[in-house]
Amino acid sequence: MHQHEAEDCVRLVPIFQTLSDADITAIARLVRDQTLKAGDFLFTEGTLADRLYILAHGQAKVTQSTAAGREQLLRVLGPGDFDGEGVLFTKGEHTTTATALTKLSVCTISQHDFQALLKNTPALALNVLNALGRRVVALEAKTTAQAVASVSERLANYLVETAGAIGRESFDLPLKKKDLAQYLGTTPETISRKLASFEAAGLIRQSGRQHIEVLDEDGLALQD
Amino acid sequence: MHQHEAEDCVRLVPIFQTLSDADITAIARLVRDQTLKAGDFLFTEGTLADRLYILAHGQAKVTQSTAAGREQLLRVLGPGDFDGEGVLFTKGEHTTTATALTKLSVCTISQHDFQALLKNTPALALNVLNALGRRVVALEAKTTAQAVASVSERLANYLVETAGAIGRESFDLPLKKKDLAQYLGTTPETISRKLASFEAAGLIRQSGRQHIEVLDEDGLALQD
DNA sequence: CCGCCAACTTGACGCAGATCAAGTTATACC
DNA sequence: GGTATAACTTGATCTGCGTCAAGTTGGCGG
Repeated sequence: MHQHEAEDCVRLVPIFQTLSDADITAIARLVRDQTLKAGDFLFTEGTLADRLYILAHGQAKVTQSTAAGREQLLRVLGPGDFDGEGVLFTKGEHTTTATALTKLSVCTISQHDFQALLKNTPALALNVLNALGRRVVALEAKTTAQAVASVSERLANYLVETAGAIGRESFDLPLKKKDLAQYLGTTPETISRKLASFEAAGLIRQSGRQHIEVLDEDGLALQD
Repeated sequence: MHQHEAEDCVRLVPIFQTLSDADITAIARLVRDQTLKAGDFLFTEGTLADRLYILAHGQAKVTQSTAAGREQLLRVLGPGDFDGEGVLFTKGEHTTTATALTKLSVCTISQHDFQALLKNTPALALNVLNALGRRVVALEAKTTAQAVASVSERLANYLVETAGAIGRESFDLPLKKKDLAQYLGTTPETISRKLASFEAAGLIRQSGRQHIEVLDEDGLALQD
């Protein structure tokens, strides 16, 4: 059972996907897996980063906070996503905190084992390089958007992207408004107001707590 | 001469530094180098990313702009820094623009050659992984600061960090105020005002166009 | 060493969005 | 299925900082 979980984990993750069955089985043996409930921490800022975390099922958020105590949500992890690149440097601390948003299962590999894997499996190193490259590009885009776009723009853009990612114009927000606010670098109050004004403008329809229907994608795209 | 430039380049760069002399000489042969003057572009957003850029001498800025035309300065490249990770993915476009801030020399390697190098030199892949990991951590911090800290905080923090990096409390800003404003996600006017108020508060002293002396690092650290 | 011009400074003003406060749901749990 | 409570909404107010405009200054090219 545990072994199954571990293999699931390994097969699920893009960075391992192109590897041979033999490799995958070998990796699965190095993997430790655990289950967490919503609100639990996968890891916290300032603690020793000595394992790589791979999400098998569920969702988690990765946040960072300033001295002042305010928090920024950097990204949301879904099945197959991984984090903990502190592991790639020789010894370091987590600079972020990861919190379970739902009941979830994660697989972890120790720094030592992962480094050995990288050395012995050149294809894996290339896959990780790719994944990190994408992370850099995504983060650069996020930084730029944060700095130069208004909240309306960021929110509208988020809705369009999310609809696109899910593949339907009618969907449930994957995040509570409080988390969404942290993600977009604003407050829940402002999110509420902006969504209300989008609805008033006929761009979207809201129902229930989390349900959104995008009515006019083009209109959203040109929100100031 | 050119060969010398190329070897300089290769030896200068952290990602190549742990490699053998034989490797370095081999790599130097794959490298093309060129000289640019201030204001020239190394590469621009939207063009095909098919080379890796390594800065040998001088400085360059990496920026990204939105549809609205506003620009964000993401980072400043110094000697030994590299960019162009689009190269790591199979074919893609630059998502950023790099502009020379001074007269500078860069070395470049083609995507094809670099991918081959990565495959044949496992140690290199690990070095690149390390460098990218650091980039991710730095970007995450920048994103958080941008979203959560006031301009005063960001500017004060920048001054302290810069003084630290240079190793003296009295130094020249490495950036024009306009560029600094783009880097910190604000405007030159606001920079001017904040610096004036820091000076009035006895935290710093300004002289000439670019010269700053940090008088009270602790005071700066607790700017709201 | 002088004068020109980009880089910067200073002022006045407006507004997006944060904050504080007081309701109003929805949903999860008994 | 009712009810407790966290999640959200709506309103009123305040403020940091962007914008536009009009000087001022430093430093470099001649």
